[in-house]
Amino acid sequence: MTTDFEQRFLEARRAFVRRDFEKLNDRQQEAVLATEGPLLILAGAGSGKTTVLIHRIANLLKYGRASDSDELPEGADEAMLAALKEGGERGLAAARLDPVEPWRILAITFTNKAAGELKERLTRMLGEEGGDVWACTFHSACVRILRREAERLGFPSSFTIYDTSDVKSLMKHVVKDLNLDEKSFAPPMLLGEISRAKDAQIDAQEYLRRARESGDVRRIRIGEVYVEYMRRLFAAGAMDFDDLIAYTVRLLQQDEEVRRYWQRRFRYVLIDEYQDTNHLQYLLSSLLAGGTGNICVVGDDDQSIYKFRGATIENILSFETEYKNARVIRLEQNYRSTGHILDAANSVIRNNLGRKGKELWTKKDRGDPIRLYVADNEHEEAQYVASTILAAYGRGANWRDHAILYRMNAQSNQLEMSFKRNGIPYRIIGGTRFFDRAEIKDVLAYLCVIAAPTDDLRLARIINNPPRGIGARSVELAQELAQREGLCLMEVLRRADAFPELSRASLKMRQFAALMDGLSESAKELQPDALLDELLEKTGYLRMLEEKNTVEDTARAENVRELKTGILSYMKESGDQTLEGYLADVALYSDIDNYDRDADCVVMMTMHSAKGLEFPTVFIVGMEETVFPGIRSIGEPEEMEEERRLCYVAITRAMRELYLVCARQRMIFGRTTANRVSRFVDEIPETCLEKKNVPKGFGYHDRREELGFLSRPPAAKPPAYAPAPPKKKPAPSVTYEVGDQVRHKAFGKGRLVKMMPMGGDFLIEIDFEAIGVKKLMLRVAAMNMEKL
DNA sequence: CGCACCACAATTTTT
DNA sequence: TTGTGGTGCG
Repeated sequence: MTTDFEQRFLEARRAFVRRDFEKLNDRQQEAVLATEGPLLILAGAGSGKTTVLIHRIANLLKYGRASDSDELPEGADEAMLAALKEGGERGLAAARLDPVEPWRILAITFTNKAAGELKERLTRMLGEEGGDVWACTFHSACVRILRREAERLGFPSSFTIYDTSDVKSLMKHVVKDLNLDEKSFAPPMLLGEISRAKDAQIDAQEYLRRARESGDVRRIRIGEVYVEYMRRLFAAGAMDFDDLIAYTVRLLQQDEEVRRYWQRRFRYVLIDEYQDTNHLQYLLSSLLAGGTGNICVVGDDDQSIYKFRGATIENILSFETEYKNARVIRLEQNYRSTGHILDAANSVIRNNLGRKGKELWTKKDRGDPIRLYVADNEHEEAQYVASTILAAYGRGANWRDHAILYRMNAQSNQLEMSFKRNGIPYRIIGGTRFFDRAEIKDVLAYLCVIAAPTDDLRLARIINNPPRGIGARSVELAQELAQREGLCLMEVLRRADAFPELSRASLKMRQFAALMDGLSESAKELQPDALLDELLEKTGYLRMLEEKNTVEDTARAENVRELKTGILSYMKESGDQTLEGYLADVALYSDIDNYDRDADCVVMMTMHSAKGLEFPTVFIVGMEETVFPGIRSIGEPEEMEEERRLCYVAITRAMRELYLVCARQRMIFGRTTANRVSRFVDEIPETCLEKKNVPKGFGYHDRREELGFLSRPPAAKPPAYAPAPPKKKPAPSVTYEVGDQVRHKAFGKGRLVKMMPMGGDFLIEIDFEAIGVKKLMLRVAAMNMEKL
């Protein structure tokens, strides 16, 4: 029974803590103050989710469980209560209840970038203490745990991590060595199957056992591949991305001691983007939080767009059944977008069935209507976007305030060309990632082999790169010998003359082994960055790039130099000067981090990559059936819901202006097609839309298919409009020559200083008063400027 | 062994 | 249309 004093004390304490978080809205405060037990925060787009996460951690560090506990501190008396009411230092001392050591808080995000930002904001807000919070990704958390525990699994604590392409090439070898046909046992399919098995916690032996039981020959073969794949990873002391989590989960489940250690270690576990977790990650979270049961997950079921890579929305939908005493808090006030944009987002997502149900609202005005533009084709679509941005820039907007979102990376091409012609600075996010580039993989492979000469997979990658006369046949032979003798590949190379089979290549092999051994020696003396220089020099890798002297190779050499910058900044930031440390880190790194917010550029990316970002003006291009929603999702209700969530994500990136753009016809993969406007456009209320250049009757009016009314494919459906007649680009009606004074819509006044014929058009250079010389294509420039 | 040519396929992406 | 991977020839 609580006494009157207790009541007053608790009330005063809550008020005291709450004072620190006054700037937050009521829901947000609630989420910050509910520290104990399982908590699900359903955070709509733009609802200040990260802010809540940060403040929640701040609350834990400063006040412990004071805001959410009925427990009084030892020796609580009227004097303490008075101090609480008074505030100040003594009040703080009276309020805090078990403040948490920072390293007892585990905050998990999905990307390194998000983890980095979280860390940065924590340090900024809380000083050094904030930096000691474990803010990391699922994978890096597992690596940290496994570095300590790997030996229990028979792995060296210095295990290496194989990334997607390592794993792909390993799988190719396995398929080949098991004499399977690569067509019917395609490596990507096998890897997918293994990944799913790992997610379901079925290990290789178990998989094979079940396959044999079923008698399904194909499944037995796959089981054998799985076993062999795992055997080779283990032999190489390597784990793939799934293994990092699967092994950690297994250890926590099966090893009492390990489990007890880590469950004691973490008092509070927070998981961001919970809608993107898979089953294994769910298990990991609940195991780690299993000590105290203090698990807080933040997510938005409407923003779940990664089902294709194993995320299961179930984790969020069934949180309340998994955790019986769970509290649920909805954050629905949006601080990002105007009313029209939110109306559109709400109306679109409302068409989905499998959701918790949320409605975003804002105190902001309705703002500008959403603009719908129908272009003739993809060129005109790109030109419309470019002209609109030029006009905005002319009115004083920044380039960086504009983002263009598309469904597939392939769509960026036309936009890119159009931007080049118009002289608009742009940046493309995504596409081939830095660490996926061949030259970067090569150089990293060298570093891996220098650090761990037993790494056969990477050794095979570089053994004849640059070409040094050790052909594929010889490598294969050496690999067979290694397998037979139970040696690693490098050992065979070192002793190449002991194997007469290698006759012809043996000298080259010994030379190469000596080269690598020499570099391994240097690695003991040199810092990683200096080692990189030595490696590039001694292996002739840089020379190879320089000699070719093509545009691509110059870019490659540039990338290699960029890698050195990366190594230096790793050494500086982590304080770690070891090669091994860098390599371990780099395996988990991607280059989304390279998104430089300072550069003033228009940003182009897929809708997927845009998640978590916001821009004053957003263009969503390719708003057509078969493009968005993509052809593969049409007729598949589940897939369609995912596309719709993607649409919701895309719309809610916009703060003030949103443009939806589509083309009456478009060339995709070399074929011209005419598509109806996206059904998602139809789901937006007319009152939010301002239509431009939209022909009468142009629209998607047929939802029967999606609703499951069509069991048979419909008879050839007529396009909703006739294809536009091909128009020739208008030649500029005004003629220009060097020396002309012009006024450009975006760049202002300038003088034409150079004209060069190029592909039926002219590349012109204009010296603008405001920004100096700029290169443009005449035809497009002519549309945006006048002669003075 | 290295290079050139042809067939083929082709969302979305992080770790 | 573009890029990649496999095959065949010099």
